[in-house]
Amino acid sequence: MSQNLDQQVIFTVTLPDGTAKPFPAGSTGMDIALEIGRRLAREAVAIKIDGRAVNLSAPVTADCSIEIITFDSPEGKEIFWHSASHIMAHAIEELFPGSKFGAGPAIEQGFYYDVSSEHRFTEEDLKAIEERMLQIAGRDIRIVREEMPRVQAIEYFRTVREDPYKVEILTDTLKETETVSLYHEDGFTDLCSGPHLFSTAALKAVSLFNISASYWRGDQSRESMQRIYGIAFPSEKLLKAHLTALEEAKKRDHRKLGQELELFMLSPEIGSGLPVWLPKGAVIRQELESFLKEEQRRRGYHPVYTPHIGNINLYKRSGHYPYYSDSQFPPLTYHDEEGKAEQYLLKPMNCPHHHLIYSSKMRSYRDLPVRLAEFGTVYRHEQSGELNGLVRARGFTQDDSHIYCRPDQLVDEICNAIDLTRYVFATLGFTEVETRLSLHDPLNPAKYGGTADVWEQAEKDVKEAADRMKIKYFIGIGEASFYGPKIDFIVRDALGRKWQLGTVQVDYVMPERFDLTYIGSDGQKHRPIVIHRAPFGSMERFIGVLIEHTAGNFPLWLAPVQAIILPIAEDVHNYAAEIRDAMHAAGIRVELDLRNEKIGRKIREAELAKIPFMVIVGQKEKEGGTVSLRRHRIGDEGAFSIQEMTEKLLNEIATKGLTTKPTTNA
RNA sequence: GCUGAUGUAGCUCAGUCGGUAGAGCACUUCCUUGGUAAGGAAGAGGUCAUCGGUUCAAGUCCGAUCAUCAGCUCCA
Repeated sequence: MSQNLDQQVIFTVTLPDGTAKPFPAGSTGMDIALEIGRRLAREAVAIKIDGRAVNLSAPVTADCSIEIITFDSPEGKEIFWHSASHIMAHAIEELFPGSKFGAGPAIEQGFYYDVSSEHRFTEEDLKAIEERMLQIAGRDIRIVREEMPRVQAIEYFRTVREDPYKVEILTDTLKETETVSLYHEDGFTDLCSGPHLFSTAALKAVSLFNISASYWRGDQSRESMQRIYGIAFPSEKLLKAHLTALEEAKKRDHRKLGQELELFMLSPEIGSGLPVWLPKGAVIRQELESFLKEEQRRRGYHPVYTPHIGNINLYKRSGHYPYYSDSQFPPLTYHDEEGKAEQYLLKPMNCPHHHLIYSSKMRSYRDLPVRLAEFGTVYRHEQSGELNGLVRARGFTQDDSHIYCRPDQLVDEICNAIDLTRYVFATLGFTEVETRLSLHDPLNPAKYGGTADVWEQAEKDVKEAADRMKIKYFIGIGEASFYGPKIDFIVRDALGRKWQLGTVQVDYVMPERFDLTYIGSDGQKHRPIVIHRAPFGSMERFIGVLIEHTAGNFPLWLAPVQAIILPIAEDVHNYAAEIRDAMHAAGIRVELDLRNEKIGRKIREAELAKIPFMVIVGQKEKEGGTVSLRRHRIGDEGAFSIQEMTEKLLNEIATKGLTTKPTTNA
């Protein structure tokens, strides 16, 4: 314990459980952790003093409440991984002298560091870097914080470290900061606000798993750097667990399951990013569409259909054209006999078509809201590197709707759209949905249409609706659409990557551009407001994420094959066919396995195909007029009469497997 | 689009130093008629992504193109 014999000032340190302990002035986080327990000191990553995370080497300077941060907490992981990124840079510098370092933060699953080097890093290099990192950890180097005036730090990085990137950060990003902090670990020093680990020794296991390109400061016009990704743990065991979890996640990948379960396919002969639905996948999509169509009918939507192409002028009028020009398929140009050219665009969005439907006739204030809905297929030429199975495609179908309403109806209508979206998510079992309030970026006005007033109003409306619906949201600046703010519903895939699914958007801009009107009670023309909304977002992406969410074990109502009849031997084939006919007649998607195989094999294959119910019949069942029912992943459920079994399945289909109906305001 | 990796039978993958193509599963036929996660045998199946180059000789080496994967940038 650090002591100052001259003046034994004692501070009271309060622990998270409420106990207060005296510590002499100058005691560090490490001293306190050691006092509480050896094990805690060993696992400690940093210390929180009065809510602020600092280094374990920081001394206590007043009465305070503290909390020891360990790797178990999200904060602890962040600090741990951030330190690991420094150790990686340290290792790279030792192995590849002359490397310069850009940014090296902790991320959700590990860390990365952007490195500029003459050397092209390979996977073999990663192994060498991993080894060197563990070696540096073995050296048990104290990680020391040093504060210095910014000007001095600039000089330091210019002359001692010769790192232009850190100099740029210091002269640019940190120009308002007077004093900055440096972290030293032996020969290596980085500019960093910290906090960091007490010593490199805490790092016990590391895995570097990826190298990719990134631009310095994410700016395509700046130099390209090599970004090295890794993850590190305070024990080998934790790393193993992490790698196992990754393996498991890969098994859920919708592209893998989509192929194994014959749901969809992609073919270069059709075109990249253009998924094709196979019969089994089409069943899922159709069931979901029916489900939403039914719900929309109940909520006063009107279905419409619009063509897959439209005159280019339509999109110029809507204002979509310039904003989407990067991601459009080139226009189709048609020359008539006089050589006059007309240009058509593959529909990149449905909105303009719906707006024309709205304005096809006079609308009274009494008619509003008008809700036009369509499963509209759109085409966007996304960058090749962006394509990803069903979740990022070039042709996809939005469950689109445009709601035209009066200002006094707007917030109610947003709420209704939110409610529908939530209902859809709850029914499909998505409980962990993040909601983002996507607002415009005032610093980048070129990205948006409409006036400042209109944006202020629209963002106020969206917030009001979100608050009224008691949504827990986070704010995404710059995430708005060009025509308005939106509420986005985001779900993660098996690998933890985020995908935006449902969306509700407010739009004051399109009504102006399309001169949309309704006649108010005063007999005058008024401007309606448009809500764009899509609960699924796109059928492709939604089903892609659903495949990963369920690992291909779809609820009965969505299962492409709901039951398979497995006769034990040929003498019951007729009986099995009778059951198949009865189930067919009841509307159950059933198959019959008449192959000359043993029952064990038939069951195995049905299990692998993730078919929810196996209906097993042999002599015993034929005599009793029963079936033996086996449930996927669960096992034998016993004997049922044919009627009982059919009703059991029909009931589960009707309730969508939910014991309680999701709540809704509608 | 950028950086890197990958592309061999329907699927999953071997293929050494450059010497002319291999397994398992699936498929077809035959045997087997069985009780809750793989019965047996035989057969068929390939322009080694495509195009070009080096070489006596290319699945293997080189280049380009296409596609896929990871990440970056961008979006439902």
